[in-house]
Amino acid sequence: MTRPQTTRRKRANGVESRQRILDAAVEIAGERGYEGTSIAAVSAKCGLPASSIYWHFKDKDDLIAAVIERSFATWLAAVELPGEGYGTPLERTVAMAANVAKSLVEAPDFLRLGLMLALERRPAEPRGRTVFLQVREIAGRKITEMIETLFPGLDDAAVHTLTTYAVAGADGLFVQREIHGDAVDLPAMFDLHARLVFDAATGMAERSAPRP
Amino acid sequence: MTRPQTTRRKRANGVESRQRILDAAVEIAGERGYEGTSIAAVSAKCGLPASSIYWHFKDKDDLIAAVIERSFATWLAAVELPGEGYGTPLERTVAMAANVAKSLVEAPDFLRLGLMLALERRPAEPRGRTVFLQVREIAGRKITEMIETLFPGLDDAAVHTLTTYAVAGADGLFVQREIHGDAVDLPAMFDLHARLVFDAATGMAERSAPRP
Amino acid sequence: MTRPQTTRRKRANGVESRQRILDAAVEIAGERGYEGTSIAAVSAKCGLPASSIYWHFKDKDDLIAAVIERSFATWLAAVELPGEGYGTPLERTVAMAANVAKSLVEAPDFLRLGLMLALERRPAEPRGRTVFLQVREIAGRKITEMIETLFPGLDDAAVHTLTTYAVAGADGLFVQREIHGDAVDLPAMFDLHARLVFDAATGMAERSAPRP
Amino acid sequence: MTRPQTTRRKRANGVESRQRILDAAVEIAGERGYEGTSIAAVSAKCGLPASSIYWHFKDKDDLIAAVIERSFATWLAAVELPGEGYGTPLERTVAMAANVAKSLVEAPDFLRLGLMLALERRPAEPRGRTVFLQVREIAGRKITEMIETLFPGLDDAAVHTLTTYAVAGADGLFVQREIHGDAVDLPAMFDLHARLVFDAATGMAERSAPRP
DNA sequence: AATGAATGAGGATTCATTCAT
DNA sequence: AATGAATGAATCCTCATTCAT
Repeated sequence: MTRPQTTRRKRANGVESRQRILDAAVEIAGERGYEGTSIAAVSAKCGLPASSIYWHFKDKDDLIAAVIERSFATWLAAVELPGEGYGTPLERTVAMAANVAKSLVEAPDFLRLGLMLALERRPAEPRGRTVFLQVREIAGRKITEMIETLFPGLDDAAVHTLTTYAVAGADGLFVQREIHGDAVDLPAMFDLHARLVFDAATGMAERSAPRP
Repeated sequence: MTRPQTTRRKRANGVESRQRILDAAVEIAGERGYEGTSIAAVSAKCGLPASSIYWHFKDKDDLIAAVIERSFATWLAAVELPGEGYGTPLERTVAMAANVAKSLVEAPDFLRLGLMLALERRPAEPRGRTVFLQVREIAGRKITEMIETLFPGLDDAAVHTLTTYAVAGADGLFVQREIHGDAVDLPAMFDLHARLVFDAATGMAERSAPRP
Repeated sequence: MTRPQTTRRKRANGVESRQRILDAAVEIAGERGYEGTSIAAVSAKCGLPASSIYWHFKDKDDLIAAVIERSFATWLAAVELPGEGYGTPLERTVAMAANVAKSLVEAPDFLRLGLMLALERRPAEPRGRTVFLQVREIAGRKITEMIETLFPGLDDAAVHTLTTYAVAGADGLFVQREIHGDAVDLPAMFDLHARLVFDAATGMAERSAPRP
Repeated sequence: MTRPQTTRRKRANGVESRQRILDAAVEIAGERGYEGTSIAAVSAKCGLPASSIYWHFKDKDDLIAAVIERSFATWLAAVELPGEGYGTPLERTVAMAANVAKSLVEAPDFLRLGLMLALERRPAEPRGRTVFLQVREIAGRKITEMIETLFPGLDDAAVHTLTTYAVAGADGLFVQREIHGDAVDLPAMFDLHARLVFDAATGMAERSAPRP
């Protein structure tokens, strides 16, 4: 059972190195944001020299964008949208909120870094910001679809309002949790949020299509 | 024969210089966050040499903290809480939300910079972050008091939950507005938010002290 | 006779520092060209830290341009055009050539660096190159004027041809001297050059305005 | 049943790769000089990875030297010295100058890069510079021989002076052309140059061997 | 109250080169 | 014959800060 362990360490293995760099970068960027993330710090944390980082990523911008992409994928996996067809509308709404709450506790890097990037308003927008807004847009569309499925009677404006409010609540609760730590019971808060959005949707639906 | 014209231009006037520095600093820090704000950039924008900034502020940390303080004051003035005693509870809730929405559109720097600072997780926490969390705490207490006044029957946990949710909604809606610009009708969204919080409070109050 | 030698060294004196930097930069840039001139090398040679160089010059481009400007001034002083009104035309031509030859032996940095820059063809042309071509243009105009004064009968094309040839000879002889060192007797070669240009001019003048 | 189509593309063919590298390198080095030529840039332009360049050339120095050698060969082919035995001395002189002028317009890389290298004065002289000076020396000898053939009466000093002046004129006119582009009519200028050198030679010959 | 000049540490990025495959 | 990956030294330049005036 001889394994060709001749892989003398330190020589070649692009894929693994790329991961190591990204691992280090998520951690640092998730804590310090774009400007706070120095290539030297990433290099120190992942063990590869700074110049090696530039073999794998064109520049810092490219690295951060890759960080966003990968941490979004990680987060998406954590949300693991379950079978979408069972339960009452309220149950399904609440179940989804629970998933999101759990995913944000488990994989907060994506949203923390993303929000930091989103809040910046610098002339030369970092590509990471663009990427974040794009994937966020995708997530937003999912919510829109869900609302349209659960409340078919709603007009577009109402759907848009509810989507915006749903996302805003998630962002805001995440921020509260980041600030106050465990003092914020994220699952409970998301449960409340889900119910309020549900009530609001129900109310809007009734008003726009009143029963005879 | 007093010669007041000897005020040879540029000689003295600390107060004005301090303001000019802060003006420049709010703008830059509001766009780029803590790390993204360089003394050189502030110097370039306000016209005073970097060394002059250090005459007015101990260090960068001190400057950013001052920025937070002043932009908080600006924002507070924009909220201009009106007489608190009139109208129905719902009217008062909605009125307050309208005020906050307006203030966030008019003076967004405080919250934008503050949230950026709040999201960061760096070893040596900048004083600006502490200051932001403190003034935010004060604002949070105001909300707590308002809720307690309007819904005397609520227990502490419910009040805390509602406060958290109210603040989270404000933060989240602000973020949405920062991201999507005028596509987000902040006053309308805050109105919805106020009503939902109000409904939630009413519901909690009924449950904890049911009428016979 | 106490001198206020309190000038504790190392503290302030912009003008002198600027000169020291330029002194170092001429030397290095004159030897190694634009790319070969590293800020670190200039810093080492002049004793000031690299960051101080950036106090005096915006960037490397700016430094090299200043080097060209100053070394041109130095060279111009070395040419010390003498009273222009005496002697026969040939004597004046030859005297001028002697001056130029002497100046190029004494202050070769200007032309050496300048030619290196001039030969480069990079997309983003360094400002130093532009400056060199401008001052060179000025020098060229002087020669044109001199030719027009000495040979009033020549048409514009002839004057232009002669100017080009005169300058080309100077450049080429300088290059030969740079390559072969003292094996090239620059004054003698410039003397020959002057006579040949003079003969050429005379020939052209006769042809264009033949005596009956 | 030989399968020559197995030449699976990209496998083997050192000669072509070498040419591609040299093609890229001449272009870049001719534009930016020694220091300005980075292996990465050559790699990008020729499509081969940097490490492949090191398979064909020992190091950067070796590459640049090869560039000089090849571009000299190219230039030499462009000069295509014609049968040396016909015509009057002046005709032959003028014909040669015309050839050189044409070759410098068609293949300017050799001289442009060569002059850049020649002007540099760095401690560790690049091999490319040495190579350039050597091939230039050969070209110089050709001119010396030609002068000796056409003007057998001249002493060594005169021949040396004329050779130096002839080469200097060529260099200088080339530089003028590089700077001013098509505004310089290189063939015409070389024609003038040839005639002036010829006149000078004639004059020197008469003086050293006066007719009885 | 203000500022010109200086400075060391650190920023991102590119360099020429090597080596295992 | 070729190349993906790695690497340390060097690149230009900016940083926050200090200090004599």
